[in-house]
Amino acid sequence: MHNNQKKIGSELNPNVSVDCVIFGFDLEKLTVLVIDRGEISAANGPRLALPGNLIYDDENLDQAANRVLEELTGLKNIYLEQVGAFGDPFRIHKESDREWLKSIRAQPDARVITVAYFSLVKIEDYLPHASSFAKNAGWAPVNELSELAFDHFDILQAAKDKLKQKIKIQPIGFNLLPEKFTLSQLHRLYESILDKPLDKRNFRRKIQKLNILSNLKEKQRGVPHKPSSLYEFNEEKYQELTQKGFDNFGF
Amino acid sequence: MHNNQKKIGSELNPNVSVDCVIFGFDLEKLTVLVIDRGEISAANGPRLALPGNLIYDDENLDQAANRVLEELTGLKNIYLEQVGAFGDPFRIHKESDREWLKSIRAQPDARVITVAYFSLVKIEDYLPHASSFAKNAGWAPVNELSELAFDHFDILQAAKDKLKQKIKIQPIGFNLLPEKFTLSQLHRLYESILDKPLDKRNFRRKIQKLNILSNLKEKQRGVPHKPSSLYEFNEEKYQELTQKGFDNFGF
DNA sequence: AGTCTTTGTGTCATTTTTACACTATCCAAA
DNA sequence: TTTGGATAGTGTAAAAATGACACAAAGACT
Repeated sequence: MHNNQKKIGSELNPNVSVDCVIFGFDLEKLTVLVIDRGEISAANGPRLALPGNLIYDDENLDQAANRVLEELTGLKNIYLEQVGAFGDPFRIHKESDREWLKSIRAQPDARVITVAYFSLVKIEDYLPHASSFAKNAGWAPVNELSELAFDHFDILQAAKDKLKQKIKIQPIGFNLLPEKFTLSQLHRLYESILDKPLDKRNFRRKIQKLNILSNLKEKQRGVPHKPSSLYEFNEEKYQELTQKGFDNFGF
Repeated sequence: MHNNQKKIGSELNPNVSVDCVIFGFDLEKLTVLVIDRGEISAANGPRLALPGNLIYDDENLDQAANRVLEELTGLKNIYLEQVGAFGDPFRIHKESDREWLKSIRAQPDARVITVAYFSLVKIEDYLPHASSFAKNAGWAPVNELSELAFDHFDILQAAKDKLKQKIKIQPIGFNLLPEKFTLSQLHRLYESILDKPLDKRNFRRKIQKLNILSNLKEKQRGVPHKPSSLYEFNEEKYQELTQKGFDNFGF
């Protein structure tokens, strides 16, 4: 599953990196996968950073982002979208960053442009403590982060904005939920991403009217309250909808 | 006005360029500023390309985009927004591109990442034939272009999409119009960008209800039909509106 | 049996959207 | 000076979407 092969014949480009904002949803709130850089630069900068790496000269940007994502999580074929390019000259020249930079094989004096991506992961598919990858990576609630290394906090903010905007237009939220989910979970997901409360009844009405969910003949089990029915996202129905020119969820 | 100084002590970064999609509006349709690369690669690739250049190591991406825009048009303080980063490995390795690449000082074998921007220019502010800059640049109707050099057609498409999306959220269209404009001109502008017809009466009602236009006590002169009244965009009123949480024009 | 927790549902008032056609005003040409 | 051509400017009615709001039902647990 995890590809650790060295790339024979290809070289790292010292000037271009990709950083990934990997979102998850723990059924309560939005989370993001961050890496603990350890004590190396604890004195001068935040320990937590977004996963990222330089790109190889023989891969395109999307490939590089997928590679970074796979190297960290072992996951392939994940929803991934570009946020944009970031980079001030000399932004990484601080002495305290040198060790960290070496660890990702960057040249401390090089000027680096970062292309940021965000991706949406079913949190159940990547449980860091149960994984062999990156022992120093973990899910952090998006709203509890107040700083990140380098310009990663700006990148996180941009990724949140892009996600917020995108979910008003395309039903990408399902990538954050289990295959089978309840309307309440979907409701909480939208509230988390849009960062505002949504009326329960109005939300359910709006979603159901779109007719892009399959109501499974199946209910939650073992919950200490009335069990909810489970739904699945129906790609075919959504395709029908878009072919009618639909491009706005009205949130 | 035009800054032709060489940048002393700074160097071009051979791996990162910016390309600008400079939109204009001729009161009929959306246009874009393209450069004719001449006969150099006429046999193998389209002559027309977007303006762009490599970045210097001591400027950030936004600065580079502003520089490219100013070098071409002489204009400063123009609306400018990043579209995203583009770049496949070896995308520019075709033999036929070498001369052109030399002319923008790129190394033909280098792998180049391009960061694309779009900007909105009042067409009256840049009339190529009346300008001392770039004799080989000119406005082309966006919908009449069917190909561009390199991956510039993809970039143009992405820029159009971004503009379309953005104008649904922010009143940036005014950057394409003269200070004083008519509602019909604004109407045609929105139709051009959204690429669909909008009912005249409904459009006018919607715009007027927003209350972000000042109705000047002034009318068109010399037109061979009933003269229209002129309007101005009112930044203060728009600020009030946004502070009420407004973030959607409903197109 | 009773308590706790979350699910699931309907209505009404208001606002927004859509579709649609005719008169007014100016210029120019006869 | 009359006429024709062109665009500006305006209202209404039906349909759809939105927003606000409260209580009974189902299961787990004690």
